[in-house]
Amino acid sequence: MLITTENSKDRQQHGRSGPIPMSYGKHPTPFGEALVALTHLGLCHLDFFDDDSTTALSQLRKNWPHANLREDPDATAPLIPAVFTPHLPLSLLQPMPLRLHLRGTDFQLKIWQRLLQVPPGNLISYQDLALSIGQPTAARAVGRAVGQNPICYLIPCHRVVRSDGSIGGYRSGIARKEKLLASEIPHRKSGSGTPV
DNA sequence: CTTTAGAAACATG
DNA sequence: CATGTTTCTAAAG
Repeated sequence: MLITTENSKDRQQHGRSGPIPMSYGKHPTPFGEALVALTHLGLCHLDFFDDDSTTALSQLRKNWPHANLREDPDATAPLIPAVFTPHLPLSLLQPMPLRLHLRGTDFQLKIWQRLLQVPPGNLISYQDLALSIGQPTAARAVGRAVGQNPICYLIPCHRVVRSDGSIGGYRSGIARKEKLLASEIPHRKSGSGTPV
């Protein structure tokens, strides 16, 4: 998967090259409605919402202050199957490979990309995530960065839990986090016996 | 309008 | 209560 990243330095370099064209749309997913946004460089935003999309929309504007937003569900619709059914034959889903366009600080980008390596059914703690990027004392900072994940589900922030085994937080509702995790249970390798 | 400094906020341990 | 990073606010330049 090709990922284009944009950190604060790039932002400076790029300077004011004018507003970035961006299409967005609201679409149903297996886990509720989602707001999805796309630039010419790829999928840049995916966020669940419940009844009202206004909060989700303002979050999108906040993440991309100088984007020129235009509602265009036809442009974003194909992304839904691409994201939520990644195991189906590619030919049915993707004329082009799924690309991501991520914007964040270096730290955030590091966390998000590390998160992409956590497979379905797998869990990792905020602490271990911190360890895995070589910053053993940054667990809380990690929590913060994880919470700002711009592409829900695809970047599986729902697979991050507390060290003590409790579920931890989730931006769009603990209930949704539980639902997401439950849907992945079949993927887990469970030994034949006595879990508990 | 841009920069700076300091405080406050956090999906933790 | 310490932790690291980001965001918010106020004040200058």
